[in-house]
Amino acid sequence: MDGGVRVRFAPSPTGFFHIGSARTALFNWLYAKHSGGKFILRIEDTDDERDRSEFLDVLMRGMRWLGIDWDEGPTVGGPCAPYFQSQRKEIYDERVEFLKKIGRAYEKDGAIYFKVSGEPQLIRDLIRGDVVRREEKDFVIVRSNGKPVFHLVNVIDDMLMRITHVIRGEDHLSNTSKHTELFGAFGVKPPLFAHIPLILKAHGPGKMSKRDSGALVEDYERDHFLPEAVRNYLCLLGWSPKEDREILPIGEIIRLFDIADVNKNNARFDEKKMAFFNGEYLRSLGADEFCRRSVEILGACGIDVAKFDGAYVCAALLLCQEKLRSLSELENFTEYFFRENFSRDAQALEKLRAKYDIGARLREFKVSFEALDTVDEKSVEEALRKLSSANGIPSGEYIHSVRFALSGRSVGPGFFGLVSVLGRDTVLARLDNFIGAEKM
RNA sequence: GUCCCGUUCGUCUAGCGGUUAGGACUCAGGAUUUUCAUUCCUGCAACAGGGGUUCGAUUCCCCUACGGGACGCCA
Repeated sequence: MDGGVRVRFAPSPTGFFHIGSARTALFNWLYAKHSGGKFILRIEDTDDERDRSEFLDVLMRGMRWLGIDWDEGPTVGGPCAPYFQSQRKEIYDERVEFLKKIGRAYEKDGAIYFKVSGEPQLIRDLIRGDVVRREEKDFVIVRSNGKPVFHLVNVIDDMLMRITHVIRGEDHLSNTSKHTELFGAFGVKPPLFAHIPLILKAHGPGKMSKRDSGALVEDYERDHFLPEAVRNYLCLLGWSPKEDREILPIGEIIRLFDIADVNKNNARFDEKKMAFFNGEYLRSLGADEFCRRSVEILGACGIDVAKFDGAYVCAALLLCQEKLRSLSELENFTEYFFRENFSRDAQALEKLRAKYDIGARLREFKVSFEALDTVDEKSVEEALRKLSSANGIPSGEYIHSVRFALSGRSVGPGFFGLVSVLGRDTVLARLDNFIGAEKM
């Protein structure tokens, strides 16, 4: 605690990691990184009706997935431990006693109330400017069951953890006058505030809720989004690097980010643009990195690529990289490289049959393919072009017919690459297989 | 109802008194391609309304409308 910037993300573990919370965490993290300060994770588990320990895992997993690490908090500790409010009861009790002693707290109906000063509160907000609000009613700080309330613990912890900037959702702006009252009663200057705009649902009224599609961080992980892409998109909801830039590495974002530049108005979440970002990141992934992530995902789909030659696996995957819009398509896009009983698109086959004599094209292709010494991309293409002009049949007719026999699909990676990666034996076997089945 | 915050293409945004109001996503058309995807062109599309201030307002002020949020012994 050296006088530098100290920010915190203080979620209540609910079992979901909402995309809006993630962005709040992200903005705090960015600001800490930008200013060389500390980012603290504090768990506000004061509501025991809702809080469960396993819910914490969802939260921490989501944060780690997005690459948002914390300097102090659960699992890493820190000078202000404990970082769970459920473990700080003595601290709160002591402060409540203090408030009672100075005449700012009193009991009523078994609960403890804070006595407001009634003076207008000045909220210094880096995003909204100065906001003035007045609290008129005393409010509960300790419930009749002895549990402290959010407003109280929030302020005490921010004070004790020497938080310099409170960056949180705008839904808290109206509460902030309660908090400044409390800071005042403790004789402490409130931190600077920064109330960031809310994320509204894509369609219809109100803010995004956990039931809206695309609202949960864990859904993106499940659907194999690239976390860098999600993070980059989130940065742009309420903030802009300007100069018409959108996709930029996190280091650059950290350098450019400043909390005072955050927009005032709410943003609507756009899944289409999110998907676009994901595609951009996917295509720009280096070969090694792309293969590494792909192998992992395929493994989860029950495709163990370890039994194949490493070069083959990589070649097959890379063939598909430029075609993928999302890694969630990976299994369907690549399975025929790794499974003999790959699925076949019956509808696509019907369409091809209606246009082409598939059997004849396959037999003709097979003859010329068998005559090939090598099956690299170039020689396959040459052979096919020759075949096409010799028989006066468009090359597409061969390509589409053979593609289906080899992959069970009408779309996929470049045809010549596909043939050369699968290799002579597999190509021949699948051609025979298909021709045989057609005869029956 | 009371209080607080906001308002540039459908969406995310740039703009901070004088601009043909820029970019991105989406959508539409075209080029390339064996398919799909990519890539590349082109196009559609915005300053909520009304008053001020000013030589001049998208930019500053006020009002209205609309949107959002808060008004719990939830956080």
